[in-house]
Amino acid sequence: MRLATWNVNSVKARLPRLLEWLAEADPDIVCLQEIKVATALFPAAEVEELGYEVAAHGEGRWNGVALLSRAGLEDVSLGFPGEPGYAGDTTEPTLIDDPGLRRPEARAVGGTCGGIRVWSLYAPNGRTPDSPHYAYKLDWYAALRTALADELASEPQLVACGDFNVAPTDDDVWDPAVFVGSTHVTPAERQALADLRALGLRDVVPTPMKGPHPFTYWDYRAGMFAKNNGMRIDLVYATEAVAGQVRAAYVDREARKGKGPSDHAPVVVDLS
DNA sequence: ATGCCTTATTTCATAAGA
Repeated sequence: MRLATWNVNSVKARLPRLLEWLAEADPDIVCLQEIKVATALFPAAEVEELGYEVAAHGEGRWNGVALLSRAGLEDVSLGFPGEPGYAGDTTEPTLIDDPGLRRPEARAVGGTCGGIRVWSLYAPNGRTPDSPHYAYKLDWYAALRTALADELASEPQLVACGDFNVAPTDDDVWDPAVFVGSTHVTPAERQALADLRALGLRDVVPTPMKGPHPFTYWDYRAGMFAKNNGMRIDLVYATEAVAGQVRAAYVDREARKGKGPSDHAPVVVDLS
């Protein structure tokens, strides 16, 4: 069983590379993030042709997640219970007080694939530590923790995959000094990840394939990929029952090369 | 201090990404 997670940065712009990659890597379960299309416009037919069932949860210009499976796809959840929304209006400098009025975003899709509960997640960016978006990010993590805790009570085999938008340790960024005062490395964000792990989830750290750090994201600008100035923010958090079956895990850096790549590379996990 | 590059959109300019 091969499981993968990949922030494709627009499924429309990446479709040729996605289809090529699916055929080559041959994963059974795929979590996609930043599909950047409305649910109805997800290229389901092209993906289904490769043998996958599809659960897409999109909203248009931003965000959006999807779950592809050749191992069954049941009990699909678009979003999770208690998931907070965002004010989303740049003219609104603070979060709208009434959570019921906040705009929901497409950041989570869950499904049961061959007995494994799988989540494809795209955490809010946070922008800057003093931004309302950062508060939203922490709220979203708190709600995710509660929702996963509920599922874990009855789901021993669960894996939460995706773009977590947090580098778990200083080893997960190319130069910690560059990130002082930035999001993705703050103690509160790292604590949010630690709180997820405390539910009984293990960080399945992939093999880098090049260099000592298993980075999964490199900015498009300034030759960051060529310099291997990256971050590890795409994670696979698995229960012991799943993590114990991991035979291999790696970052597919090849998918970050060539013409028209995403700025993220897929993380691939092989389970026995 | 800022852009570097790429995306989609109320597009030839902007917002967002991390």
